[in-house]
Amino acid sequence: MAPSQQRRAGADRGGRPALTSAHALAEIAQNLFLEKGFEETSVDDIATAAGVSRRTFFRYFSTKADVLWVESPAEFTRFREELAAAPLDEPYNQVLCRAVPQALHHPPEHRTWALHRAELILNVPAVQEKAAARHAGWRRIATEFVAERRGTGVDDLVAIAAGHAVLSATLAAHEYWLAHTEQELPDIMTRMLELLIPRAR
Amino acid sequence: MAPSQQRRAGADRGGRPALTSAHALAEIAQNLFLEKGFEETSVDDIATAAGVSRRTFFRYFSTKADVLWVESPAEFTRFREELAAAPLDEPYNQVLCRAVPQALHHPPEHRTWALHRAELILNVPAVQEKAAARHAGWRRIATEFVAERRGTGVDDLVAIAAGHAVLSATLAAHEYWLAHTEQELPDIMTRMLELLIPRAR
DNA sequence: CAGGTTATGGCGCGCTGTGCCATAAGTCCA
DNA sequence: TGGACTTATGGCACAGCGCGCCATAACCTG
Repeated sequence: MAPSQQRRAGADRGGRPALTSAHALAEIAQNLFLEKGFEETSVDDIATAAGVSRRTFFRYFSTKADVLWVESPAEFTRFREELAAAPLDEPYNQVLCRAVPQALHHPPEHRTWALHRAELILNVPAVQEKAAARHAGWRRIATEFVAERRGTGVDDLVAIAAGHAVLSATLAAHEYWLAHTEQELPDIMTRMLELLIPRAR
Repeated sequence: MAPSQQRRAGADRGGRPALTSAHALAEIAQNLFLEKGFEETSVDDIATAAGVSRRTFFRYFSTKADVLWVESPAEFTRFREELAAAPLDEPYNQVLCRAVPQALHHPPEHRTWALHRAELILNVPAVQEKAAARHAGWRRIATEFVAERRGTGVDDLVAIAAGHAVLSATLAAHEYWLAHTEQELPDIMTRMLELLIPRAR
């Protein structure tokens, strides 16, 4: 089983201590990606650099590219929380415009790191492919939120549209950001969301 | 080199005739996907069923999943043509709402086939991943069109937003379609585009 | 028949991701 | 101190993908 998962679940009642962690592996891997490129870096390279075996790497991440999304679970949780905490009389599109940048907020010292990550995700085809799973996650949360607000199922046309709009806004924001790095991502994100999310009605 | 490419380029001045074609391979492959599932079908299975070698398959398609997008080049061409032919005084968002369904139009006898394809693309993760390349194509065409109409570069915020809006509308339309197969895709597509593409201003 | 052209087949290779099982390194309890 | 239990790791084998390389088959033209 995945070592990190076990840690959280069971109340740490012993067992062999882990030699590494998901975040440690992710940091090492991303540095290698910057040096040699994503496809030129093999899982063996990462594992060796981290001092563990290839097999162990795949216990922390089920895919080489997954190291780029270590923060996703936390972001998803924040997103859900923001949506759940929003007042019921606030229009859902406004809630989304607020919640997304808040969920994606990172401390300023992670800025260059986030830029590199965005560059990989937007420009390297092999990485772009692996983003599909996270994209589905973002869509799903937004769609479910809008469906609940509108009292419909997740097969509602507006709810589906909203889910796709949220996702496309975050992607568009990152794309614009890479071409205008002097601006700040949260600002861009807000503008994109207001442009792309259809108004509640 | 890819056999089909050669056919179009050089004015057929001899050489060994091809044993198969991209469309023939695609049809055989998709039938196998329906029978056994995408991941349960190996490229060897497809090649064997088509009477060619595995190596030959990869000369027609660079990826197993690519057989699902044989029609993409034609759709892209139609999309570009529709956009180029639009009157200059017609608002760009209106042009897009018209051009996308026209580009994606298929004869009615392809309906069930298109449904199966959509199901694979939306529900099978491995297929979803490979869709990234086509997605980039759709976005690029739309973004370039809007940038030209607005007299900006492709780094313009509105142009980028439009590209992502077009793509998300087509994806949302297919998702909704799978849940409401009694409706017609072009109608859904138009509704989604009108909902998701920001108005020109 | 020679020479050019195009498609195919086969072989090998590196890499990804997975299942299986043995083993190391801790904790807890008798 | 020694056992039982728990958890992480390492190694190995394997199927599959996608690619590079080269030999060969099949068709054309002179």
